[in-house]
Amino acid sequence: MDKKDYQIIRELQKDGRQTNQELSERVGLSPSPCLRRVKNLEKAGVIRGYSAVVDPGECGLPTTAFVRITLDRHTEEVAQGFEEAVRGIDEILDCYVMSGGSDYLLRVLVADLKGYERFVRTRLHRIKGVAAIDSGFAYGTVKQSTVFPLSLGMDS
Amino acid sequence: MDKKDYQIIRELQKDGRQTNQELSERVGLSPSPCLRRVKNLEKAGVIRGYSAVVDPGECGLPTTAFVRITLDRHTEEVAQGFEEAVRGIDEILDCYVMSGGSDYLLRVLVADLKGYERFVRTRLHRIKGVAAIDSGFAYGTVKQSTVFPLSLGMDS
DNA sequence: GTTGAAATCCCAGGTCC
DNA sequence: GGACCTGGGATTTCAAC
Repeated sequence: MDKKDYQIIRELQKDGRQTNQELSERVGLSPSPCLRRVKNLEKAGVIRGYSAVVDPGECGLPTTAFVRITLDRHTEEVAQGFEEAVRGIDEILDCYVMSGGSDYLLRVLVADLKGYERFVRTRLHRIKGVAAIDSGFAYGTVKQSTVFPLSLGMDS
Repeated sequence: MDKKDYQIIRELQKDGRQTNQELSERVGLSPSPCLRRVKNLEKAGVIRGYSAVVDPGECGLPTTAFVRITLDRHTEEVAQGFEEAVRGIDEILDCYVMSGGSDYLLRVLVADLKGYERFVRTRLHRIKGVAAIDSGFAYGTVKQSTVFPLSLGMDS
């Protein structure tokens, strides 16, 4: 992982569909070694995949909810059951294990408040061990970046 | 935006680099109309772009912080200044306008707690109008999905 | 006007230097 | 890391419904 790798990552985060030729020019390599680096980054799991960046509102899902979850007991059994359930719920885009007050933070995408209510009733409340749910809604988005703050100043 | 469009979006969220040929087979179209639909979705802004999905930890940024921001005054001037500043700070990946207790929610990516402290000191505190900062740290990730919960059961 | 098909151009991926 | 080569996909054009 030297400076060139970070440059490649940055460029592919900005445009994951650019051709290897374009990419190689931008990072100052010839196509072959550039492609080799990309493949290595993919195999190493640094690049996990590629995805289309889609506007949720245009797809009928304009409402983002952030949900803080507290479990009633902190046993392995409860935690694993919760996490397994979370992975199976499509409305939950992200789930983080948090420090501090609550145990988990969920990012949930729904059509509207009614959809969120339905999500809570038919999904969250059916999970065993959920003690508290604290919801916050996003009215809008100021920024949504796919590019990491990688320090490109130094190499190695 | 019919059922086929949603299928295309779903497939391109799962793999944004698949060939138009693969995509057309998966959604049950021939390549030409499939490509036209993709281009239309791009022009309409439904598909905003394509990005590599990268593991933050592998890039030396294993720490995700969620920061709740409250502004001291709720004037247009303060809000616009804050939002403009946010857009220029690379460590802030996402910024949502929130309802309820706090005004904004930031998703911040840093190397460690020291990096976060530096971020707060040299970035957040230099923004005018920030009254309160409430930070929460993510220890780990249970789920991180790029696929929206699109209802593919109906068309139109 | 929208869909399927063919031809050309250009890129990806492998191999060797 | 760079250069060549080949198979395959993207893109444009054209025909058909």
